[in-house]
Amino acid sequence: MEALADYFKVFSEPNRLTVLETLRQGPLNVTAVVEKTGLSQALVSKHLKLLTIAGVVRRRPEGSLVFYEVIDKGVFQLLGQARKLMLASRRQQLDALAAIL
Amino acid sequence: MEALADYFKVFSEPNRLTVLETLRQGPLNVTAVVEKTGLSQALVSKHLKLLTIAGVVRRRPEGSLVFYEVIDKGVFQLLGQARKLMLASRRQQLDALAAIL
DNA sequence: CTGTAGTATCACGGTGTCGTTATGACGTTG
DNA sequence: CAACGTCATAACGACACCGTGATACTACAG
Repeated sequence: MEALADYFKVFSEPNRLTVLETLRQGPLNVTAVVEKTGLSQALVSKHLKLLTIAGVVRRRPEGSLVFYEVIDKGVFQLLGQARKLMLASRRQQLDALAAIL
Repeated sequence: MEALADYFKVFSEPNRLTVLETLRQGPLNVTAVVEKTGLSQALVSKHLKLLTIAGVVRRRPEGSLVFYEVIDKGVFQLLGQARKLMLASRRQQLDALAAIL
């Protein structure tokens, strides 16, 4: 239970999700992620480290560059399912509100 | 992206997950959840409020009691998938470690 | 060896959230 | 109405995390 919560926490930060989305189409080095996201280099580095520790992403140094890539693309399925549930919840909420009014 | 992160944040707290699990088998009133979880009443109330706002759970007053129930049991599927991915990540990590040693 | 680009880390201030301890609000019962 | 059980909220301290700016580290080029 504890560990599961920690796993969810990995995806509970907007900038971290942005970084992750960036890696959806393939490996990128840090600078590339920085440019694609507009986030600061230090911040991107931090989030990538977290994603690595969480086992979501793999770190692969290549020369003086460091590439990161998503290990199991199933995570995007998780994101998709969460998004779906979230939208359903919203509809629910509106329906409940409508039932009152 | 912002909103999705917030949605994940709902499940990123151990005690909140515990409360949610409690409601897996059906509606319960607050006191029942308190007894099942061993958490303080105030804390349970807080978490239930959050889950309600998130649209995960529905609040239904009945006499002097207040019952809560999971709206869309699909959330448990989300939890399951997350748990699965998490375990896979761990295996990955161990494999990577083994490759080094 | 020196410089430089790419990446990681440190220290810090700011903010948010957790859990607790009251206390308040509401409905029921006698 | 008075007392009680149930639930919600306020106020507070503790702690964790985020983002930034500065600085270290590393590999390669010249």
